[in-house]
Amino acid sequence: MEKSKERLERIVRQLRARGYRLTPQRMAILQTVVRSHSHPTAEEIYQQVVADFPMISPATVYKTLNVLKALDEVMELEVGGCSHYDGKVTPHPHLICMKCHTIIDLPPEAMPSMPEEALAATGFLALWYYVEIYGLCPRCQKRE
Amino acid sequence: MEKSKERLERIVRQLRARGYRLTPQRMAILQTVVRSHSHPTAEEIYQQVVADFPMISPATVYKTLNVLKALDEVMELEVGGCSHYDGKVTPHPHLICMKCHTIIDLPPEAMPSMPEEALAATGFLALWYYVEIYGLCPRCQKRE
DNA sequence: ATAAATGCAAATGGTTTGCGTATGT
DNA sequence: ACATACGCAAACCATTTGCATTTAT
Repeated sequence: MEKSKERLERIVRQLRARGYRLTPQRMAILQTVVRSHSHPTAEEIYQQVVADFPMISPATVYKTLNVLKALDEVMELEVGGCSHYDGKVTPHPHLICMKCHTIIDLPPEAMPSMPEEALAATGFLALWYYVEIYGLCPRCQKRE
Repeated sequence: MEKSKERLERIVRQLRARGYRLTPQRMAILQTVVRSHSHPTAEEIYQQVVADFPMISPATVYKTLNVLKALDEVMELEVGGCSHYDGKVTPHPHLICMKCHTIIDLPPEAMPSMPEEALAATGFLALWYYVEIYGLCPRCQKRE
């Protein structure tokens, strides 16, 4: 697996290559997304960044996340009416708890293969592949 | 495949069994969702229903869709920031065009099997399984 | 008869946008 | 120097909610 330092450097290179500027705000957001393992929402990312960067605004977080999405450097997951961001960009299945909305990653090896034949028959060009399993996380099963 | 008349009767039985009332508005919405093959949004369902039922309100459409969701009689798909509804409830893969937002169904047989081993290791209880393939539909590929 | 559903309009809440100012290159 | 990014506040827009009225049972 790519180390988070390398991920960061790759993203920074991407930004530079496409003419985006490297502001302190962007660096702070980048680091938060890449280091997090908890699929934070924009709001949660903002809260984390604002702690040691008090003048940042939510709008900047949203704008930066949209840039990262456009560069395919973060994956967006719409869960429970709001977007969560995953810094890991290699396709892997997600387990989503219907009660507490926790998102758990399965490893990329657990990704089922695409239904190639059925897909080919449609003429559709596949670019991204999402596998999402909804249910109850272990903690919420106990609390039933 | 279950015929749409049977689907409707099943949903009606479900509603009755759980003490929901059968209003004309609900019947109209039910029929629209069950008969549609185009994964309409709430707004689109409203437009279709309002045509021959002018006094219906959007709020009623939203409320009814939430009832149907709770009964697991429709499937909700969040695409492009708003919910689309699928009357076909047997799990099947979706092809979602990133350009025109069209949703295409693959048949249930094309559904890849769940990653059971990896799943078992987590203790997560799987209840729903979504497979979504993002890319470009044939029409939008030509328009590039 | 009565609890539930409707329709309206207002509220919600995540996200986007416009714009004047600040800043990376 | 100059285009890009920032921060703020207002705008957006799908969806939800409160409430007075209607209606299925």
